[in-house]
Amino acid sequence: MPGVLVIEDDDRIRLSLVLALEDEGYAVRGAASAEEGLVAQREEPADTVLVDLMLPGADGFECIRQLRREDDVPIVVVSARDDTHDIVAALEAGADDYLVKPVAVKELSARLRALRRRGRTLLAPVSTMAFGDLEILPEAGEVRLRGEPVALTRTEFRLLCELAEHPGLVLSRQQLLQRVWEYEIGDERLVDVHVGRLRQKIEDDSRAPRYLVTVRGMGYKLQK
Amino acid sequence: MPGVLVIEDDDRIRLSLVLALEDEGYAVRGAASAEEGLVAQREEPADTVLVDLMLPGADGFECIRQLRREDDVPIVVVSARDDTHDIVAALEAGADDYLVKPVAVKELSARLRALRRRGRTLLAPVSTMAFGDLEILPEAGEVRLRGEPVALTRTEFRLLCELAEHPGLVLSRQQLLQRVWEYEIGDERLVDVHVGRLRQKIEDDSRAPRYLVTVRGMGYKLQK
DNA sequence: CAGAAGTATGACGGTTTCATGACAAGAGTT
DNA sequence: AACTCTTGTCATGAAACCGTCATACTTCTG
Repeated sequence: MPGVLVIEDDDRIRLSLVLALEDEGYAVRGAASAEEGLVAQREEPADTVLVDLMLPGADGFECIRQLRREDDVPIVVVSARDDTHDIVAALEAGADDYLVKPVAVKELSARLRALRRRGRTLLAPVSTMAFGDLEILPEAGEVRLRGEPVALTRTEFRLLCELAEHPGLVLSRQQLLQRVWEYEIGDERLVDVHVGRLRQKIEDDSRAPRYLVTVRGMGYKLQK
Repeated sequence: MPGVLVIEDDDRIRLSLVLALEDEGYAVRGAASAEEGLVAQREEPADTVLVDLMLPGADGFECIRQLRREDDVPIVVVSARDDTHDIVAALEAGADDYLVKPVAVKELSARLRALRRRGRTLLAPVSTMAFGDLEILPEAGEVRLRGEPVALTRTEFRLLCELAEHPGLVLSRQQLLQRVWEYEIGDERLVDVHVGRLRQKIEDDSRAPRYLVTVRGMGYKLQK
């Protein structure tokens, strides 16, 4: 879950930011001062930091520089001052974005997403889905069992991905035929055969499947 | 020199933006429409693009989406409308920042620098890419295997770079044809042939490739 | 408990997908 | 102009894969 740290001294504003961002699905922590914020970030790094510019003690600029020195985390400034001079100074200090209060939560959230996206496209090229000891890397066309690569055929791979995209959900043979084979109609036994082959490769004991489970009369599902 | 592309239909505004940014030390080109901008970016990619939202013909959002589809270049929107709804829509479409006209040139410049910096810190290790004993130096146009230079043809080199830019990711023959050959359509076997030739040069045993791996039914990938 | 329905699995032939060597056309050099 | 290097096309053979079927096994139902 995306983690955000909010550094803001005004209790009311901080609380409202925290609540609003939680509503948007972020895991949020708050800090009431620059020092507190820096410590929090050191101990449990958030992947985005929101900073107010006017903080008691060490001012916001110093806080940004310090964060930047320790970490490469994206920093968004939220400030009441909408003065070009401040904006430039904050960005030069290392901030990635600057918003003027009052901020629209929707905009803030969209800007956080934009920042996160930019980071991700360059940083994390491969997404992973994990089911216990079973890892699935869709873009890499790779599957690993206890870290060891497993050689799957195209159909097996697609079947596994389809199931993995709906963890714990039962998919009927019909659904699988349509999504994996793009058949409108077809022999449902075909699915059985491929499930069987897949089990030989990813299950220790294909008689007692741990991941790829049969739900009699309904279909198959993939579980953790 | 950092290159910026300004897509803006109003001649006066475009010109003033171009001049102002040139003053700040950027190499700037202008485009008066979305279409012109897309073509310009295709032919000679700038490393940041500025887009006006209100363009004649294809609107700005569509332009952003198209840019994003073709390229990973940072996009900054400059618009007269300061409406949360527009801002969110632009960011969702793929923009990285959004500024409301009239823009302070100093702020614009600072934001461009911030964006560029974020790009670079994450993109930096591109200058030399390593896959085990295989080193790729894109700028130098050089490839080394265990320190020894390997002579590659232009096509082989481009193919290798394209794969190397997405380490571990499977690229389909279609994708490779488009990116390396700039063919929209073409015989996919062509890719096989060049992969084969590349393997002869960079693999010890081209029958059991260590780096340039075939993912049957999907494409090829380069792995560590 | 017997039959039915549903599921697992091994075997086999046809098809698809790949790797590779041969070759001719084009580009660039000497 | 002869030469070399590169590139795209084609043909061939080998390997991998897929779908079908028959059979065996399990679970449910009356």
